[in-house]
Amino acid sequence: MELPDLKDDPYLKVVRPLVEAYLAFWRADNRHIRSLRLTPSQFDVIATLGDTDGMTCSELSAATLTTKGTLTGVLDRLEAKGLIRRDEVAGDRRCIRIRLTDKGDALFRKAFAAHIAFLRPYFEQALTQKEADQLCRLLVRIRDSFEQDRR
Amino acid sequence: MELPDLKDDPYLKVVRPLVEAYLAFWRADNRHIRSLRLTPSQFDVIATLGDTDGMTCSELSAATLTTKGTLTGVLDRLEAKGLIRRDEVAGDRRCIRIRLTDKGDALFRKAFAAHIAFLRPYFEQALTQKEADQLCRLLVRIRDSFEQDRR
DNA sequence: TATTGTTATACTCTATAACTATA
DNA sequence: TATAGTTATAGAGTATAACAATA
Repeated sequence: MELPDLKDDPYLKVVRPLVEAYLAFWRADNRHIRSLRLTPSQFDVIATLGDTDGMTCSELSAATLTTKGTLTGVLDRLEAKGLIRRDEVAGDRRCIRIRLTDKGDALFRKAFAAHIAFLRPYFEQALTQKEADQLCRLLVRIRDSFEQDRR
Repeated sequence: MELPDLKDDPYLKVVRPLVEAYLAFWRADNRHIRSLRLTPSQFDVIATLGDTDGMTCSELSAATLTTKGTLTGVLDRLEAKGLIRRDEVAGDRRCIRIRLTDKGDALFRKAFAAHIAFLRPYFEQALTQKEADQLCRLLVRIRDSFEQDRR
């Protein structure tokens, strides 16, 4: 017996296009991340810290959705590469503040600019500006529908 | 100097909603997968093998986008759980055919049904049927724009 | 020679729980 | 007692390259 196909469902037929569009995007993006000699987790930290004054481990852990224990290892590797540093926090000696080093900031900026130049043509070719607006609106609704449930 | 924000770009403002919508979906889906005592990679194999007559390692490797070496380990764990089996292929003794066992097939069916029941409300709440159609159409264009480039 | 799948190697991520040093 | 971050542990995924068996 064959199972019913998701694509025959008036709502769930969205699932496959959503997954495939994201994965197609992600694979391209991932090649770009790897070319910077970073893993996705490491890139996530760099991107999260970019244009901030730094964060504590707890904040970074919440922002990147990784546990503190996992984060320590990721930060160790980024520190070994000279991309982040751990500073003391005045007033609470339990905390540390994670910041991008100059080298880390340079990488962030270079990566961001390259990112834009790299991604733009794919979206430009796929959509009109009006369609891009439409797509944003619908995706945000999907996101909110799932997020709403996380409390 | 602050970098320009992606959300100010008429096309790239799609990136964040796409990522966030997918991740919100994925986190919910992942909780479901973990509740089946499977990892995402293992679930990917089960879902790929579902409703087929089995595949060789090469085929499965291509379909799941993992290298042969990685796949061997994933298959070892699924075999240890009794969810897949490795059969000989008549005519070419280099190949093996990976199939779901009865237990694996039962899990696939149970997971698929639960999947639908679990996901439906989120999409139903977020979109009208017409919007779902629209969204599919636009997502497929994004996908194709990235895929087209992979050759 | 080329292909199929496995093995060996080395690294990274992952969560959990125990631990330390502070507060 | 509670919090911040690290360490210890154990498992899983990942790619690469070398390998044995077969074609």
